[in-house]
Amino acid sequence: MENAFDHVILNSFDDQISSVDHPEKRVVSEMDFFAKKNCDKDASRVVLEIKKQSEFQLDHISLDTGLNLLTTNSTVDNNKPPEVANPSTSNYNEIMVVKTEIDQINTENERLRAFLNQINNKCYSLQMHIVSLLNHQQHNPNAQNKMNHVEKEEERQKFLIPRQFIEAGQSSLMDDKDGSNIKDSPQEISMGYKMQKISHEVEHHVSEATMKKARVSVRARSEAHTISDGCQWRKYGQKMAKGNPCPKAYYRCTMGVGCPVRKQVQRCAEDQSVLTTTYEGNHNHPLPPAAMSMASMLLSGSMLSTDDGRMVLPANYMAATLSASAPFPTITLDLTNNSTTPLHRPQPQAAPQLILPPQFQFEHAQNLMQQVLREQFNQFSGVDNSSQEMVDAIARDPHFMAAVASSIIGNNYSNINGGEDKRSLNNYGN
DNA sequence: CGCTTTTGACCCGCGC
DNA sequence: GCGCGGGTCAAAAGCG
Repeated sequence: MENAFDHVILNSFDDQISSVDHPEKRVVSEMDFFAKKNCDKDASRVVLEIKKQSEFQLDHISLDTGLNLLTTNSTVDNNKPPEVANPSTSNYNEIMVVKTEIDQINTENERLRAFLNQINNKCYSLQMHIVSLLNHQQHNPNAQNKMNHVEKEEERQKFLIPRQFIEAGQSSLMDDKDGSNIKDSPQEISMGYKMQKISHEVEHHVSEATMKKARVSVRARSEAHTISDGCQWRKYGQKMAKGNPCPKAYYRCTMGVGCPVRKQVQRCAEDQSVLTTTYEGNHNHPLPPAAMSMASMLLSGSMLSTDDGRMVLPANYMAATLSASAPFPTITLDLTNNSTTPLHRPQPQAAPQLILPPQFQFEHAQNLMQQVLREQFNQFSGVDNSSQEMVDAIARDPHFMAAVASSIIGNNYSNINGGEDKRSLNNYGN
């Protein structure tokens, strides 16, 4: 598996090296998410470039040095630093510095992997804890009746959100096709297998219908018909919805044979520049890098691209509203920067919804995530300050949050280089 | 020719 | 039971 950390770090290396060699050529202002790079190739290319440049510089240096040594009349000032006397030495030093940095970051990368593995284990414990709590609730209905409706919903959400985090962590570590992300010991592999097995068991304990029907709704300003999310979709229907002059379009994912994911796209009746896209279901195939990037951007509040190639700026404002209304709990991400436009409320006729307070915005989702990670550590083991900092760093990482988003958008996002353009073999995939 | 889009028909759940 | 509305199907048309 190529994890998000690798992707970031490798691209950063590429940028660093390019800017070292050609500082005028490339200004690194943002991550190029949609560039179709193969990360493994990138890594190899970076290493090869360094190697090539180092060898070239070394040859060059040794040649010069030889000439200097043989020149008896040479007036080389031995007190001068070599990099002043020879500019190529300066380049060589820079390359060596970059190389050292790469080594350091690689080490750090390995450490993070190991730490993620630890978190994975903690998640397993948490899952078991959730299962036991759920069982406890089932066997103690009286205790549950004491809670009012809102409290019940809040309680349910407490389970729902961590579970999505758990799933993200689980799959990002375990859906590793080639096992390249973690150098698993046999014990770790065994543990991973057990966790995967138990994860499936948990699926049966947690309300199946609720999870399958979980939806993610994204509101963004766009003049295009649909926002480009990296997946391939086939339109299978269009209907005029009541109370909205704009038709609602229905799309089905065509990236995998029989992929159950569907999306609905509709313009907002109040503000037709706002496009509401609602995703439902889990992908049964690896997501392409662009879809991963989309997931990342959704949670990092970055840009969205429309299908006409333009970019939409959702501004820095981003509100996440979590509706727990049965039977379709929906997370609505509002990227419109328009507080006057009412959020789209799915299933308006459904039971009273749990609308989280306005302060439940993206950063609070991150805080929640940090809290979940901390609680795991505090509950199941001691945690020192350095680990605590690392927990915070991970929870703040937009790419880790991308993994969380992918747990909503798709199950298997581990193969970041996957997602070959497979056209559906039949028209309807049913 | 194969895939996508269009669009009317059909299905199904819900409220009355 | 009936009507309504949301969602899906599938034949036909469109498109590259």
